[in-house]
Amino acid sequence: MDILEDLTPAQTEAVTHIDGPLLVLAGAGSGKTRVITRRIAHLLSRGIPAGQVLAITFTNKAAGEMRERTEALVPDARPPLVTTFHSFCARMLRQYADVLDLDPKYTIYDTADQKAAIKRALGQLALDPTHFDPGRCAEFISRAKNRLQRAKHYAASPRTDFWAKNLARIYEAYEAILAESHALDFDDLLLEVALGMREHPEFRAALHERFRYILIDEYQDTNHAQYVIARDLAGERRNLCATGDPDQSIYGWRGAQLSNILDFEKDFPDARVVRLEKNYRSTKTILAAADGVIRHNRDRKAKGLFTDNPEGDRLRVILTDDEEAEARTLALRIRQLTDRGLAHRDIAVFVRTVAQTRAIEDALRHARPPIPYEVVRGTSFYERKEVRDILAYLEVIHNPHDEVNLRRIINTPARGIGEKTVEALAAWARREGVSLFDALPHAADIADLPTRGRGALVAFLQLLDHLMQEPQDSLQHLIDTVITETGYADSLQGDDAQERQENLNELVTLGEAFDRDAAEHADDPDAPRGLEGFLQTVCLTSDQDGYDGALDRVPLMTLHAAKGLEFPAVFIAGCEDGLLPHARSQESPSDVEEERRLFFVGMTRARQFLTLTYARYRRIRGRLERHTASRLERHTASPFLSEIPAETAALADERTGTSPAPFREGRGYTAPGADRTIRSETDPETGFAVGEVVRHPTYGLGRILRFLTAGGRRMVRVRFNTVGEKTLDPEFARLVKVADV
DNA sequence: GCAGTGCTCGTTTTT
DNA sequence: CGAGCACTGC
Repeated sequence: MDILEDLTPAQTEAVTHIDGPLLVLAGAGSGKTRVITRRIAHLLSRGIPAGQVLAITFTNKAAGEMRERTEALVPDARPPLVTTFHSFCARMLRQYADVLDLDPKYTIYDTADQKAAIKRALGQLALDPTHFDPGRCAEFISRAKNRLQRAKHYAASPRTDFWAKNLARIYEAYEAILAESHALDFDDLLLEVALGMREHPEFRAALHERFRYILIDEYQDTNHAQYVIARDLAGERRNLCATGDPDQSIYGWRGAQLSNILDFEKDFPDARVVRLEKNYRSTKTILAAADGVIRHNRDRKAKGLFTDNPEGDRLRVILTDDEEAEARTLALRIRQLTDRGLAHRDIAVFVRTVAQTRAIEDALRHARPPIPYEVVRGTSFYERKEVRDILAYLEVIHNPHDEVNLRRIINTPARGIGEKTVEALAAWARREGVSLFDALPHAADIADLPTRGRGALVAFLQLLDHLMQEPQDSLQHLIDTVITETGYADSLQGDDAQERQENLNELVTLGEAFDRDAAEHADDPDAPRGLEGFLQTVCLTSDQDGYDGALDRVPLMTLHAAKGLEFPAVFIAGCEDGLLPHARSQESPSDVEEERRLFFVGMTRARQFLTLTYARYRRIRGRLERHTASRLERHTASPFLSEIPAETAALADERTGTSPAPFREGRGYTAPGADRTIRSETDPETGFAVGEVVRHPTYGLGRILRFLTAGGRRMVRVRFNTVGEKTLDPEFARLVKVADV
């Protein structure tokens, strides 16, 4: 097939661009993936060796899809490397481990491992984990790593407040644990590549030699580390093609920097910029409604989205009494659509928070006949305890220095090695300067070890030795052996034993599939294989096969999970103030803008039908609450609803069957261009205002959330960067206002 | 060392 | 309201 067939002039321009920086601003539904895959095909057709092309995406799913589509376009050519940022880095770190002074057998720590390591760091520093929430510490460390600040680095810059100082210590202790464990966390994968390129010219040169054409998808969601990698990988050749849409940046809370895409032209002044503004997905009405909303954002690049698609129906905006009524309405409306011939898989329901799914699930189940549905991205398979336990064994077999996983399995299943025993062993290991694993053979020599524990340790070591002798070429065999020989299978009991056993069987099946895959790609040196390949694949996969629409069920998912998908009919539930935008985002205008983008992403997933629902009352934390912002007494609607152009939507009050009062124009949360603090009335008793930044001598910086009166005293609720929320009496707590930072 | 029972805490989560 | 987790008693 001709690579340039059926392309618009803009698409052709992007596809045929070869050398130099290129920015593709691709509006929702504008055929972005098509452009990227065609461009790769075009590069190859121009004689550029596939090995010189590197395409980076954010999810495995996107990478897989892109790989497939590319291969279909150029069936004979060797496919280029199409992968995620993290997989790419993990691979480079292994391949160039010697240059970078890393153990190529390093273990990748995910967020749960990270938390465990931080808990241990806190223990070593004798800091109270209730005071220093491990999750929050992890967030901080992650932020620092995204900024490419190593622990030393971070500790070196002067810190004034108590929390920042301690965080620096925690970060250092955490890093030490990772180093001893020969482990890298997700952020390290990026940081080590980014800094490795700076610190090791040899590494940089090797990468430049290898990768000469770089494509980065979803560029609006890159964080600083990823930005540096992209930029430095392109190097002096500057063959960097970034694609993305600033209006779909929804991961700012995870460190993504919208500025990376907005400033691309500053970084590369000679960049070619191509705008894909023709939408192939939605009706004119849906597009107009979505555009009406997103144009209220200030931090963006204006776009002129258009479509040749038909006008289509107006959006339906439905007000119900409470979340149960809302859910019943959803069920009813879904049924109406299926009666009109739509398949269940064609109809999606989006929510802002996972907690919202419960009521909806109930209603779909209780509909007569029930409506088949599927919650996309429920608890991931890999987060199940039993699965993690077995994987921990595999990690230790692969890298016995890995202390977090070793501690996880040392007494799982229970074999009489309690905390006392482990701590005595760890203390000895520390004194001798060896790893916990290397201390195991000395169990017999350690005096202060409980006698009972001593024998158990010897047996445990024998077990590990035995497992390490097992052949590692068949994962099916290895996983199966671990499950049985450790006694794990036998230890399962209770009402969930069967379910757990099934999950373990599933894990064996996964191993089998992996073996098959490896055999199929036996001739590809880059294909993952063996225990190492398996572990890496598993670590960097959260929900590989998450949602593929294979089953005819209504997908139910968060707005975040909806990105990149499209459906003939879309419902967005819970369009209420406080939920969308979420209450927690309402302190800062830029967070509200991100919420608006989230809403925009949801709206633009719809091809033909878009329905938005909201409720007067909603059970929140078990309490029935009315979502009222005092400024909007008339109803609880999301301010974003009032941004939808009136002519594109039909409003209905489900209870009365009448149309509720139309949303007042201009009463949204942020008027176009407005950059004001929301709800900034000063509290007369305390002199503080919601949203103000304050400093506390112990807790550091925080933001005023609200005021309350307790025990006759006027208190302030403050959210601190480090410790989370606290209620304080400003009379006693020495809170100082600081300039907004 | 382990199983039960209170207690807390509750946005989103590509890797 | 309900999940997850720390703490307590056996």
